[in-house]
Amino acid sequence: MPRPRSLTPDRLAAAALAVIDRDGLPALSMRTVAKELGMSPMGLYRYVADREELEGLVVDRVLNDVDTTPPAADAPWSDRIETMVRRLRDAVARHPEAVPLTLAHRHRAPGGLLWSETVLGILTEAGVDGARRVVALRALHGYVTGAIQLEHLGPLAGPGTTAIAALPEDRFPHLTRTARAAGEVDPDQEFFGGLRLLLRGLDD
Amino acid sequence: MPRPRSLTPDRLAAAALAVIDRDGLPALSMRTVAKELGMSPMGLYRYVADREELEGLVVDRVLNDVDTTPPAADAPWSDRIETMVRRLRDAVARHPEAVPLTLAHRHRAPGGLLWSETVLGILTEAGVDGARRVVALRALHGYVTGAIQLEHLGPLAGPGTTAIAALPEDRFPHLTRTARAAGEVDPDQEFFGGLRLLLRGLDD
DNA sequence: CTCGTAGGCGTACGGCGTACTCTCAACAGG
DNA sequence: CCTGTTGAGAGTACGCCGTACGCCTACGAG
Repeated sequence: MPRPRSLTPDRLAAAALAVIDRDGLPALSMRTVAKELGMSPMGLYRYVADREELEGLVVDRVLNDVDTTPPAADAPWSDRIETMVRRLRDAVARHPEAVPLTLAHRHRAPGGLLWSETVLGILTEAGVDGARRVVALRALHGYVTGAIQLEHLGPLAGPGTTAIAALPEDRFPHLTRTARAAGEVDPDQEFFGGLRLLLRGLDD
Repeated sequence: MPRPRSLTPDRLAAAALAVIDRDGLPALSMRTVAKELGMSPMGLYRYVADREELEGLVVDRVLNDVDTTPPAADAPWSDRIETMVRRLRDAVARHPEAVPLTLAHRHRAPGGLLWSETVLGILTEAGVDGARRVVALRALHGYVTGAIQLEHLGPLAGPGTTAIAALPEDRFPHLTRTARAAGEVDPDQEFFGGLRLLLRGLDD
């Protein structure tokens, strides 16, 4: 009966994400998002309880971009899991500045649950179940979470490598050598190479 | 020649860590650390350039607690790597509130480099080198980083699980079933089970 | 004893999240 | 068409935060 709402949670999330993508994560604040929407800072509290909830909406929006339809069932199960992982990684990479948020709120975003559901379906078809399935899902989650984070925080193959290569060679003989070799490995090889290790371990 | 310094960086880090352990990460601020040390807030800036650097000191202190001497060489290489991972996990777990910091600053802490050096030594003895060694180190790093984070953010086996088990069963058939099975898996099994998958994949 | 130097303190500023109060737009009932 | 109600939205204010800046003072070299 009174004045209708002028915003959807999704528009709110979109505005916050726009701020993050444009000005970086530190620029995200209730005030900047309000400005982005042309409203007063306090107006946001009509839609979210606090900043934490706003962040949750942002993460949800990022993860909802992940295609969670099961990949074609004729491919080997490990390829299908790789496809799922690639979709997640690509979606996250579309908003690199939001990476820390994505990981911190991952467990509360429905989009993340859908992804897990699909992955579990593939694992089940591969004959993994019971405690092994629990461990497998967690391992995948852990690897993907950590590896994506590492990529966006400073890849081993990348500028951080040159810093490492400059370390005293006598105290870090392996590390300096490995850092030099890392220059030849591109991020995709690194990421999916590691994933393949995990999948191979799963395939007894 | 003038007045000597009254603080070491390590004492500073210890004070910050004390605040974190006692009152939680959100309580960490330049002001609370200064109070912990009985000095004025601005006094800290004699020792660190900014808050970021203080956080770096804290992480360094946490990671310096990790024993990085190579484990007895007569054990299988995968057991030796497991030992290294366990040491790191234990050290981080000693300061659970600092986990988000630890991961954010991991790449700048000398302690972390020593750990990598030892792990690389083990990998080398196992016959892993070149690009494979790069991928292996990164995969381990990724898994350990992600899995520790997941543990401290809300384990699949744990209270988050009951929330997942309450999801609509028709939309998340595998997830709800797996969540129920997760209750039987303790965190150590989960963590090291996943690590074993990775190590098995490495052992061609 | 003197003096230059650097340690530490206090003040102050701009920005943050958010509690609280007030105004007024938009519809339902007459 | 008018009017009363109700919630959307604005404004103000408070107590935090990180930190720039300037002052005072304890110290050790000469």
